[in-house]
Amino acid sequence: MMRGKLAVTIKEVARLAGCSMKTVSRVVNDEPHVKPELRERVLDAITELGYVPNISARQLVQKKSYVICILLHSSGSFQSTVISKVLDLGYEGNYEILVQTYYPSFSRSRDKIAALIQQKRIDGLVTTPPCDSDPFLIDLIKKSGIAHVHIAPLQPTGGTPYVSAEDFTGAYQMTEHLIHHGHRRIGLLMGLRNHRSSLDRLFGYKAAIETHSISFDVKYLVDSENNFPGGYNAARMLMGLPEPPTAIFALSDEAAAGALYALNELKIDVPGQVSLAAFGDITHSNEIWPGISVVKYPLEQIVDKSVCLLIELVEGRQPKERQIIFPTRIIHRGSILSPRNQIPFNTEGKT
Amino acid sequence: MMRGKLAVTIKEVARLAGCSMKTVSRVVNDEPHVKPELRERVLDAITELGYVPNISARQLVQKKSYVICILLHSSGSFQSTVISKVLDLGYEGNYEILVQTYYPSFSRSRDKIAALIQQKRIDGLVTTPPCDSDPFLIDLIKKSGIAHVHIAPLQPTGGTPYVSAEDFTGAYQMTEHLIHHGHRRIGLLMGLRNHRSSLDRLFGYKAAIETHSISFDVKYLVDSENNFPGGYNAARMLMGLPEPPTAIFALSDEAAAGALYALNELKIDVPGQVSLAAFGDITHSNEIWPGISVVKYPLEQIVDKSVCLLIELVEGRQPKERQIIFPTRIIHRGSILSPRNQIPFNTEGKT
DNA sequence: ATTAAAATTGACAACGTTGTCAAACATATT
DNA sequence: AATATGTTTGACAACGTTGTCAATTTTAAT
Repeated sequence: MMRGKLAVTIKEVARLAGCSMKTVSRVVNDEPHVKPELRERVLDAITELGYVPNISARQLVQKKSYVICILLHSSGSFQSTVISKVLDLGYEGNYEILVQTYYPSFSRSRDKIAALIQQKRIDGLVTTPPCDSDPFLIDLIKKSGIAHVHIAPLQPTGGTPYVSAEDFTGAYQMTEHLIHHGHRRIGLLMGLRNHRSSLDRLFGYKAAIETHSISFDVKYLVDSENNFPGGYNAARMLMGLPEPPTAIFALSDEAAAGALYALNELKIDVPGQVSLAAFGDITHSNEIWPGISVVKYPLEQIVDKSVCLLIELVEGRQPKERQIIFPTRIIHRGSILSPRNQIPFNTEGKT
Repeated sequence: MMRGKLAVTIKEVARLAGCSMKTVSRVVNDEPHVKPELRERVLDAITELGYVPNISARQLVQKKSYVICILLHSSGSFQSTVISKVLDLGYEGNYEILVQTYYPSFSRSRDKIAALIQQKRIDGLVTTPPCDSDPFLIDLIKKSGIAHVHIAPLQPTGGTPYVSAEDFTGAYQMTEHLIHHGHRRIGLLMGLRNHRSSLDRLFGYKAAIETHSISFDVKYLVDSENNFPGGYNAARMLMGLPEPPTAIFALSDEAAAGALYALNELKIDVPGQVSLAAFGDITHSNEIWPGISVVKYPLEQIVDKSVCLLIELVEGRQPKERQIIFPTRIIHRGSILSPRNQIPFNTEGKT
């Protein structure tokens, strides 16, 4: 097309600076072995001509794409957080970050990733749950020998580097916190069971319950989805029990938002009548419901670290740590009260 | 590194099939002028060797990256929708889609985009508001001659293709709809004024008001941000007026969600005491608040169309239409009632 | 002053593909 | 049968960069 202006190449810079192409290449790539004086002259020629290196040519000879990929499943608050963090990271370094959805066991999805890898369009990839639950994908990645980092993997990774957080401990501590306030009936809004994190959080809850000699009652465990309607329905269900819980612990903050909405609708005050706690990733949540005490899930740090780790691997360096687990911490915002102070409520007339 | 397996090249395929590299190239690219018999033989050789073309080499000779870029500003429901649509589109065609944030007037942001363009890492880009409000960027794109499509541009684009929606008409119709129900005091939760869409929606509202001889009252126009807290605050403000509106029209559904939350908190029933309408993009909203009547903003179609349009431009075809404006339509969900049926409320004791 | 070592520079090939153009072959037309 | 037309094929040169390795210059060591 009429792209008129033909690109300036390294050859023309070399001619203007009166040196070889290789020397220009050395200057561009900050390699040693160029005398300061000549380097200066080359730099001048570069600015004068407005030279910009052609990445395709570099890719061809170096067999590198300078693109890394992050695989996500569908959309949601988890994914949004990952994406916005990843987009911020896009400013750093020389790598472009390609965001790609991956639906386990969906053939077009598989073909797409296979093509990305085999065509050498990406140098490495980060997988997020539940993408890593697809053995086909894992196998494909392993066979290709491409750099790979897991985020919160479902299964043991067999030596592949991963980044995760202390889900068990976080859930344990929050549950214990509720127990210390005197709660005995604690409803748990459980996420999908094909996430390692969900399972670990459940185990943490159970462990805390049992440590404090409270018998585990399945009635208070609701398998909801990690989203608003999931939490909404689950909370209504829990509050409709003959002996409703005095506290609800939602394993995602979207579910917590749904639960809060349901409680509002039922005219049940938080924390006056029921305490509410959440396990959360989103940062803006405090704008929405200022009061929810939460186990902070360090998702942004996880994404950041996993991308850094991946780039280290891509560049052939030996990362110091290959398995990184970030701590979680509880943020107190006052949605938890002792049940003895809570005002009782009745739910007749509502389902 | 130990990437062992050296890639299969077109040369080896040619040798196995007993033909020239060029013929293999023709087969791979579905070009004509290859006899069926030979084509078959080449195809067999390709599968036998597991040949996959090297994109870098193709990029180099064709001076094309097969990557297109979409620029977004920050995050939010608009951006989430765009991203998830774009990720779905990633399955189609031969192009990879690079999502990039762009903060107008932020120098690192500018450098990044300039590098992407000059290094020929992208073949074209789609801009979303308010990215296109940065004259530097527009100038950069124009000078580079790279393919470009606007989404909902703030300014006239001077011939550059764009895709948008009938914001004016949508707002006009919804406002008229409210007026036909008998509303005279209609609160408007206005978005940021550096979006073309926000302005057009405001104009549509005003036009409808004036057409029906209602005098425009600035009291009922609240400059809120297009998000949950913005809508929350704005709604509380409106309902605190001496003569509160009988209907609220939120120009984004996040603001509408915030407004609804505020109304719930104030124990004001929707639509019993106040009608609520929204201008919206998100599709899942009906799960959250089944009842909000909404002007559907066809964002997914817009994104889809703009990417298709961009690819047409990149490939040098002449698109039939270069300015595309999608219609909006009203979805009735029952959050609107005539004010004469509305139960009055009082707000003392609350701010 | 001489030699050894190190730093600097450049010529040239390679990377894997596609574009160009001419050669070889097949078919249709006179 | 001879010519014109069209279809199929391949040789070879790009594309713009970096890696290799040898040539040259400079510096250090004797």
